Amino acid sequence: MIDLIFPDGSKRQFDEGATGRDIAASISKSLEKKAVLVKLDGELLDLDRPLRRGGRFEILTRESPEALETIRHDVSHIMAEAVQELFPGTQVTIGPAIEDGFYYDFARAEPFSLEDLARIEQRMKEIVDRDEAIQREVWDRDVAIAHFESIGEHYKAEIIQGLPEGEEVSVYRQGNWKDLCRGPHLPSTKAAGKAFKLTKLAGAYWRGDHRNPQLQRIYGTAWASEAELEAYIRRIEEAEKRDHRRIGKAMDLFHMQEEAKGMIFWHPKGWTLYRTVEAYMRRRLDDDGYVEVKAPQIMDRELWERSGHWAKFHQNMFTCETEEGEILAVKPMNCPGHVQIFNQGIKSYRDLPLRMAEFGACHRYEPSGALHGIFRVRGFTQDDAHIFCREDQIEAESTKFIRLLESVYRDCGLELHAVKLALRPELRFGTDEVWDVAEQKLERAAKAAGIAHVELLPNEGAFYGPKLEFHLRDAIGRTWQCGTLQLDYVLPERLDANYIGEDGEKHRPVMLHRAICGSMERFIGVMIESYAGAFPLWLAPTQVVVATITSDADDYARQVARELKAKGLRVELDLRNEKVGYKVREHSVAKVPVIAVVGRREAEERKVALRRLGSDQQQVADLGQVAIALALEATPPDLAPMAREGAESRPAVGVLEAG
RNA sequence: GCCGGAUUAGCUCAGCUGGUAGAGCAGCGGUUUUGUAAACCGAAGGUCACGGGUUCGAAUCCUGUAUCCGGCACCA
Repeated sequence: MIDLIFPDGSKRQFDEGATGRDIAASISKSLEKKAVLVKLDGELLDLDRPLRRGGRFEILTRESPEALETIRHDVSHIMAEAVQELFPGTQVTIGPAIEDGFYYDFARAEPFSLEDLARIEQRMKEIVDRDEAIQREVWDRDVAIAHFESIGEHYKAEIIQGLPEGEEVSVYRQGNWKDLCRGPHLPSTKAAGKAFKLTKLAGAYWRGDHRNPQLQRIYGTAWASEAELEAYIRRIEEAEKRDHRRIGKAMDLFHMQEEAKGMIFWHPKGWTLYRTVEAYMRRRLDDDGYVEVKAPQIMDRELWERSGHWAKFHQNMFTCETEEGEILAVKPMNCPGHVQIFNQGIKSYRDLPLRMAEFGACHRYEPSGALHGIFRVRGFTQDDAHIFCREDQIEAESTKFIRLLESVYRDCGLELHAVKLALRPELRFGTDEVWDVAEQKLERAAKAAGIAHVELLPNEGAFYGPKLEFHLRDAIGRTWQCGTLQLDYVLPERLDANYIGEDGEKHRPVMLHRAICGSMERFIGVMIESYAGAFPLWLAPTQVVVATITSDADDYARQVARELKAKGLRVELDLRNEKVGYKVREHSVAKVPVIAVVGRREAEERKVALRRLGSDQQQVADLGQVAIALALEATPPDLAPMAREGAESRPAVGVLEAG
């Protein structure tokens, strides 16, 4: 007998080997009908899987959130069945559920076309209608390998060979089709439903390794209901409108062109945004005890050989050669330059921690396929800094940095999506003992700073040390590493950095490489998508447009603009001979946060009619008050508390509410 | 770099199976002085990404290249 504890706390006994279906049936007929999966001690199992042990037990229906991942996994199998029916000779490999959907990788000489996707989708719906029972079987490993080899499924055979000894080889059968799979699955293809859609066709390397053959990956999305599928499609369509490339063009922020692939031409408005963010970052660094430097853009190859970057990255570096035959490299990163500055003169332990920052313009010859809008470019600027410190200062510095990073993201309206710890790669400098310590220290620092979850990424660290990665998301949910904190014992050694300790002896400092934005370009791109171009006042390239109704108000409008500019606001004047409705529309489309409309009435009363982006209300107020209130509102968040204190000493001004 | 797709006016996009390119918006010239998300009229605007080929004839078919987009790989 086994003891099952139900969600309501009740406990019942069943025969060992009873299935979820049996148990559901013992409760009610309707539950038996609706049940599709069970959960035992947190593990999802097939409805018809005989239970061998007791525990916390739950019967799941199709509608329960936990079933969704299984629905997606089922749909990926249904797709594989459809593909093999339609395209005999295609080999299956793996097909997991992923966020919002699933994919399956196929090996087939002929490429699939977009037209094929429609046919596959059609066939999938037929398979759902066939209501094929999905049944789990456990096979002998050698029999399974021989079987899959015999039917030409070499990838599957390879997967089974790679399964750990002692792991059951389970094969799921649906109709005449079967696939090696760990499961679980719903009881039949009908249970998967038809709320799915094939979305993308892509190449993907077998086992994620570019030295392996490339497979064809078909992506799809799947949901529990048509309504959810529709909602998802609409959500993606809306999200695509926030794409920074689209907004960048529409708002005239920047452009890119063939003659400078992967590099950005910042237009006046985009550059204003850039400078606003840079100025903010500079103040934050200054407040946090950093000093700012500027190192050369181009340095001798020899320096990069010493640092170790040449050996690993020279193919990704831009180089140039002088008449005399020197080979120079355009800097792909800032650390060697900073170590040169550190090495000038003699440093004392009293100088540490030394936090050396640079808005460092870097160039990397990134693979063509890696380029992506302004997120991944070949010319970019890091908000880089290197903290030279003693070993016992690492944790405090790390925690301090993480706090700063979180505060910056908060000010910029961004949500930190994930923190990952990239561990030692295969090709690396430094001993295992040093790596053990470094990895532990970073993980502890993240914990100490209150990061609840740190995802471990084996093999993904830098060659000189492990790194904490701080990821943000773009409009459609892709994640991008922005912040980073890297602990480095190696470069100080290779570039011979040292300081004089309390004992009068030379010591090696430790280096923390760190960035908050990562690349200013990427960070600004993420901000564009996060705000969909509708920036808060402090960030908006144009903060206020003063628009006239008739030319009678031109003089007064100029005066309004002058007065707002005098308060430090970025103001544009629109005196065109157009209807005010036209002007309002145009500036609204351009995402200008505040439109100050002036007509004859306002001119006579020395007032302005403010209209906020996204609101159809107007607010008429005295020019003087408006100027003070808008200036206060436009104060960057790091200066806002000071600005507010300053304002309190002035005559009270009504805070203007955002519409 | 690899796999797939796209590339037509400044922008967003039509252009069926080959017959010689079209709209809206923007811009330009006029008219209009206007009260909160598009006033009206007019003229103009194109080596259909670039190169080669098939054809009497190519935006359309084939082929090469470039860039971009979606993935994969890469990311100091």
